[in-house]
Amino acid sequence: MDLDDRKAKILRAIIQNYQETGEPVGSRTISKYSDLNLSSATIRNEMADLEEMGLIVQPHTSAGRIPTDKGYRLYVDELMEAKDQEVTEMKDFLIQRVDRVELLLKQMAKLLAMNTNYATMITGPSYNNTKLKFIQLSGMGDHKLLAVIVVEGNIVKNTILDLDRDIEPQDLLSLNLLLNSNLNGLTLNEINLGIVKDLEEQAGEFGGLVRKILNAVADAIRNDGGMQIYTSGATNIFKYPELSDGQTASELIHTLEEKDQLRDLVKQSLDEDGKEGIQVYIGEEMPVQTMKDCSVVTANYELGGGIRGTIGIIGPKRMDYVKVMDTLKTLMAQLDILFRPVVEEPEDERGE
Amino acid sequence: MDLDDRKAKILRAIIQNYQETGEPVGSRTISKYSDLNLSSATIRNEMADLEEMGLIVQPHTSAGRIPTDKGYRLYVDELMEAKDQEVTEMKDFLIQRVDRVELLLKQMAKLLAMNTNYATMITGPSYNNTKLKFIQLSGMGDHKLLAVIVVEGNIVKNTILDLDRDIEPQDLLSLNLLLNSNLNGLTLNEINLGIVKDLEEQAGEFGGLVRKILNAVADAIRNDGGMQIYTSGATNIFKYPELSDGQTASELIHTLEEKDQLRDLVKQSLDEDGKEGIQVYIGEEMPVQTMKDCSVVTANYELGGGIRGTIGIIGPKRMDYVKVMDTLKTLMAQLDILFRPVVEEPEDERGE
DNA sequence: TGTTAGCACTCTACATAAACGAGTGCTAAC
DNA sequence: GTTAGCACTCGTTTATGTAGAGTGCTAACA
Repeated sequence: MDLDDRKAKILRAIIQNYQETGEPVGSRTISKYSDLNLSSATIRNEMADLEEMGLIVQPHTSAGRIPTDKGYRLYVDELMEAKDQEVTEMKDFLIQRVDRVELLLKQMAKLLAMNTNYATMITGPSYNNTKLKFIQLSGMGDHKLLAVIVVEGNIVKNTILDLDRDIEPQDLLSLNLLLNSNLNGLTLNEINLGIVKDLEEQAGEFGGLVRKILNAVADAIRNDGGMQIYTSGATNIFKYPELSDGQTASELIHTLEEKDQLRDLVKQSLDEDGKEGIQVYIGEEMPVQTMKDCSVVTANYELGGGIRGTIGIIGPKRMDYVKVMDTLKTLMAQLDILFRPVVEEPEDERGE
Repeated sequence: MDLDDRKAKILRAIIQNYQETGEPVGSRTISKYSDLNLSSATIRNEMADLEEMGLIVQPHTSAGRIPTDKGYRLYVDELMEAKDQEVTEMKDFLIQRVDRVELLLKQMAKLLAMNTNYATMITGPSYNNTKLKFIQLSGMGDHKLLAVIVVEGNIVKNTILDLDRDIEPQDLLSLNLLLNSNLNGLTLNEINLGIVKDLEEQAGEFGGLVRKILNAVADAIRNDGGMQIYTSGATNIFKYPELSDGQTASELIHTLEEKDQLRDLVKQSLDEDGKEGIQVYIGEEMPVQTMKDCSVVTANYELGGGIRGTIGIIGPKRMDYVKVMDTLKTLMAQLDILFRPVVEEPEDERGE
């Protein structure tokens, strides 16, 4: 059996209605509120077909129908139609260029959560493709060495190394010179084994130290070894009864709080990269078990200068995919406009 | 009517029993499980008195009694008895001295949440009383200046300043020297107007710049102007039915997520400073409306070198105050041991 | 005078049953 | 192919009854 135009319309009507009410939708409702001008009986026949095709189900015999994961999938892939809507003005927020990437991200997450009424997450940027601007080593006494690393976009990171002994100021000076003249302008990815080895040799007696420093630098830039994730609007899930019962809500919020599993999700999303950079996971498609009653829409953002990350919106399976995807697209576009003509003056971040 | 010994024992029994079960406790229960050897009828008479005194209430006519806020207050202030208990071993966690304060704090919050089964919060430290170790200025080109600030305890902060023009390397060098020779060893609080003015004069043509730098430094150290708060274990509240219904849970988690109101709470807690540095807020005593079904126990921690903050445990009003307060005390003591013998450079070694 | 046994009473929680209604599938007629 | 009609299903609501926990009060007891 194939999905003719009428069936598609009915499926779309069911999904949209269910989106608004959260209640199973019956044949009479569709008959009355759609522009198909068909009696409920006809709708019923079609619905039986749709059910046979696995696109909708009845929660129980005498109830209306709700979409299945497969139904949502079809809708997202082929049936969605852009509906006019007030493009939410985030510009005001973003325009006041926050000077810290971290803060900007948190604000974006919060803003999106308020705008959409869903939960949101956003990863801290990865700097793997960002160019090194300079490294500055300073002795701290006490056998400790402070390394401050500045990358493109004026992001500042720092790390402290424990050494066997203190280093003489003039040695420090030449080390600084050595590192900067060799690494300046390279991205983290480009600092490979070959270069490290090369530097080690040039450094002579400080070879081991150079290696140690570079490792620490790599660690620091890789954002403390683990991907940072910020979440916001977790409590929005209480707006959707199907997610509000103790068990589900607790698990869900725990997942959002712990963030470990979100990390897996983000990794997968980075691998797949859907159309227009937007990715949709529906229910059981989700790699995260505790979120199988949810859908997640993810997008990859770019702040210019190789600073990239992922942003995600988490809601019930009946989330308003059109609105969410539009909002994300708008946001991405605005980020692009704001950060594309990088006049080399944007964010800085202070390490801790 | 006054609270004689027997009434006190009964009240204590009621509170402890309610703590464990979460159910209103009846006269028969007390009669059987307490060491008073009284019949339920006698207990009933006493309970009627306790109710008249406003220490306990019946949720409804044919139910047992539960403590009121006033009852809890009396218990916390006078009736609590230390019960032997496994002092939870956090040492293992803490011993692996994380070198980033932020991470340490997050870990502590998480650990406490796991140990107590309540939600926790912890403020980032304030560095107002921490001594400056050194400041390092570096030109970044493009009219930008990077200031890296290191304070006692090897906390590193940094900030970027926008200037009218770039500064010559030798000027930078003398500025660095000027700042460090004058500010080294001072706390943020000690860097007052007088010193700033003094430095400004010494700096000659760079006077304005010095002022700008010092302001930025102060901002950076003050932790971005706002108190950082980390929370953990928010989902623990679902373990307590009285907090688990949609409305309450949602509000509570929202409060924990947003943190604004927690900030007020912390401020108040810093002002009051209860006995042994521990503060207890019960129900309606709470300055935060959304937490009026909860109790919060706060303590002020110190990591040595003037690094201070507040830690708090949020649970139902029937929380195990004894355990919570013990745990906090233990933690504080362990922090003390771990951070007290901070071996500073000799010159800094004047006890505070 | 303090304690206790006994009892009537209250109120919640739970179970059962009946009534309701939304929605269906099927059939027959258009 | 569409639709009206109808019997049927099943969850939701409402009413009713019952069991049990716990109380307050009274009267008897030590």
